[in-house]
Amino acid sequence: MDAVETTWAHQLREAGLRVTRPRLSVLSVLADRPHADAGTILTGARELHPSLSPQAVYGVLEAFVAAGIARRIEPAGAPALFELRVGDNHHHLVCRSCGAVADVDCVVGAAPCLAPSDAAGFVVDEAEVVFWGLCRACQDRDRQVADAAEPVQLEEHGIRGGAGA
Amino acid sequence: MDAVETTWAHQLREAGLRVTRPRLSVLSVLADRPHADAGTILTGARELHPSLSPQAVYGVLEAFVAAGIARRIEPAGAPALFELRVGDNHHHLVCRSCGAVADVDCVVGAAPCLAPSDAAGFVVDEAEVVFWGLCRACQDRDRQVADAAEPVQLEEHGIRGGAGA
DNA sequence: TCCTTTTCTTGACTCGCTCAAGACAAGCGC
DNA sequence: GCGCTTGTCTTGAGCGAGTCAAGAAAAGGA
Repeated sequence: MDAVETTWAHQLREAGLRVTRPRLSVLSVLADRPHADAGTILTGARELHPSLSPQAVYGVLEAFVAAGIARRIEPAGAPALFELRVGDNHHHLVCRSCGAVADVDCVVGAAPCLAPSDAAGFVVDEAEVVFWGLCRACQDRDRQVADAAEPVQLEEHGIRGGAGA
Repeated sequence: MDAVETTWAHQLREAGLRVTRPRLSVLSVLADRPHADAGTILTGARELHPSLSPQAVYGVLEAFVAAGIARRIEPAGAPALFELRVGDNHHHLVCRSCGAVADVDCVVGAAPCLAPSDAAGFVVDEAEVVFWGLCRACQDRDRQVADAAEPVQLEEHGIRGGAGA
C-alpha cells in the first residue's frame, strides 16, 4: 500500500468503515475522475481489482455516501454521478450536449444557500442548484459544424426542454 | 367534446400537434394533477381512454415537452414528473420522505435567474433549483411517531445523503 | 371520400439499479 | 500468530423506467 492508499485507509477507518481492496480501488478512481458514474467507476476499479462486481461498487458507493466520504449527484436524464468533494457547498454545471459536469463554488457558502420565497409548509434543508448549458468543447464543435454546413439547427442540444429557472 | 377540451384542442393545433384522444386524455390528467409521473398519467388517462398504451403516454409527453405545452422535471431518485405550468420561471420543493412536489415562484422571474460565480467556459441558459426538505404532512407524521415512541432517529428521511447546496 | 402523414399499439429490449443468500476476509480478543 | 465475529463482497435473479422498431389506425387537408 503506498502513501496515498495509507491516507485513504486512515480516512475509511475514521469513518468507521473497514479497509478493503474494492474500497481503495473505488477511492482511487474517484480521486482520478471527479463526477464518475457507477459504470465508469467499475471499469476503472477493475484495473486495480479485476474480479470486482457491479454490486460491490454500488455497495461501496452507498457506504461512502452514508459515511460522508462521497457525494451523489443525479443530473436529470443521466445516471448518478459520484464525487469526493464533500463538506463544502458547491453546485454543478452540466453540459446539455455531452453531459460533462463541472463544479461551481457557492457564493454563499453554507447550506441551504438559498431560501424559497414561499416554502409552502416545507422545512427546507438543502437547495440544489444545477446550471444547464453548453461546455466549451461542445460550443467549439458546434461552431465547426456550422461553418462547414450553413443550415444547422442548434435545437438538437436539448437533452430536455422546459422553462429556465 | 366539452368546452375545456375545445380549448385544449385549440392549444394543440396552435403548437402544430394533431388533436387525438390520447393527447386530450393526458392533458386532462395533467390539469387535474400537476407533477404527475408517467405511470400516474397512464392510470388516469386510461379512465378516459382504456386502450391507451404506456408508449403512447411517453410519446405524447415527449411531444408536449418539445412543443412547450408541458415541462419535464426529474428530482433525483424519482421517475420524471410532468407539469403544464410552463413559460413562467418557477422552482420546486421536494419532500425527502414522501416525494411530494410543490411549486415555488422564482423571485427573479427570468431564466436563468442565477449566474454561476465562475462558468468554467460553459454558456449557461438555465439554472435549475430544487429545494429539498420535509413537507407539512411528513413533519406532522414524524411528530406523532416521536410522541408515541421516544427514541426515534430522524435520519431515516434521507433519500440521499450529500452536502447541502 | 380519398390519400398522405402523423400518431398509436404491440412487443421486445436496454439500462440503471436493487434484493437475497452464501462465501469471504478485516480486524478484534486471546 | 490464531480463531472468531461481523461486516463486506460475489453471484445470480429480478424490477421499474424508459427506448426502439414495425405495422395498424386515425387525423386532417385536398
